[in-house]
Amino acid sequence: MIRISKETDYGILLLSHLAGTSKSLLFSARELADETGLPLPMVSKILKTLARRGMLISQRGSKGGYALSRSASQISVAEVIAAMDGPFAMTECIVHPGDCRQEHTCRVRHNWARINSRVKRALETVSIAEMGSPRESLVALEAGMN
Amino acid sequence: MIRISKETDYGILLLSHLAGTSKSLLFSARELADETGLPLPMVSKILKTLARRGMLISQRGSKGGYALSRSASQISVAEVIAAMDGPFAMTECIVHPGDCRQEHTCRVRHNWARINSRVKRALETVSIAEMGSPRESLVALEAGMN
DNA sequence: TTTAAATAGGACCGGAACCGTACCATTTAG
DNA sequence: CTAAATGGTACGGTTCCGGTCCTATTTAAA
Repeated sequence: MIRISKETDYGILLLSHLAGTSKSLLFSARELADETGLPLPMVSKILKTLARRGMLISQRGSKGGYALSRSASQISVAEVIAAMDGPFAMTECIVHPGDCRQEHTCRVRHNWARINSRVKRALETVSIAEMGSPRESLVALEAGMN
Repeated sequence: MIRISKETDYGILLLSHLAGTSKSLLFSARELADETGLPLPMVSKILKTLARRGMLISQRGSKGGYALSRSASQISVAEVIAAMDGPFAMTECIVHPGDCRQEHTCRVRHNWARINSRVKRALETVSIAEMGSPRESLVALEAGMN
């Protein structure tokens, strides 16, 4: 059904939570799990991934935790999706060219590529900061696609 | 990775093929399988679904087959996705409100709904006719999102 | 120096979804 | 009557996904 995975969904939620609170810079996985209501092991797993991909910086040891590596307004939804789910692609042939035997005779491939880049571009205009704010958000997206 | 299912992918390909050829109105599943290189049982299954959903009209019996129920320019990619994969939704909470316990405190839900409707709208502007034509296509999409 | 609290990195597993096939019933032209 | 086609559905295999757990490493503080 053209879903993003739950991990990605949770990831965006967690980053938005980090962006939304004016609390201390560092959040532990436990804190975030408590505040969002998501299961701790899952939260932990996701934060590790996001840290490895450079969305978060991490501090190990006691009193450690995670913080946004950049300003929330500079992290796009598209970036987070790519970090969690791999390259953004609606069809197989975008990610793995050559796998499909119909590829050279396929008449829809180019158009899929175009749709794909358009959708991707739309998601690039939405920042984590905007995702967390209840209204007056998604200005760029609204403006761009009307 | 935000993929559409292979069935949906094939479905769009098959409809585009129907749109592209100026041949007879009626195509049998076997013909379409041969011409696209897709396995016959799969093609058959997809065509049945598309017929049930009203994208195709079918003629049973000998000399039977399938034909587009409308002009290819009036069938959108979004419609086909909906016919094959169910309602277009990037997150679970769009399709099944109430399933997520975080729903009432979730701060990103509304923004997901907006993104969702934007992407959906983009796919509504692309017709099957456009998907099949190699260039000068996707005019609406290009114009709308620049 | 010891201890507790954190992250880092995997391994693991049960279940669900997906891809593809096959079977049988029904329809229809010749 | 027969052959060719769709209609509907059931079934198996395989992969992917959501979720948990375990161990190693790091670090602040007692």
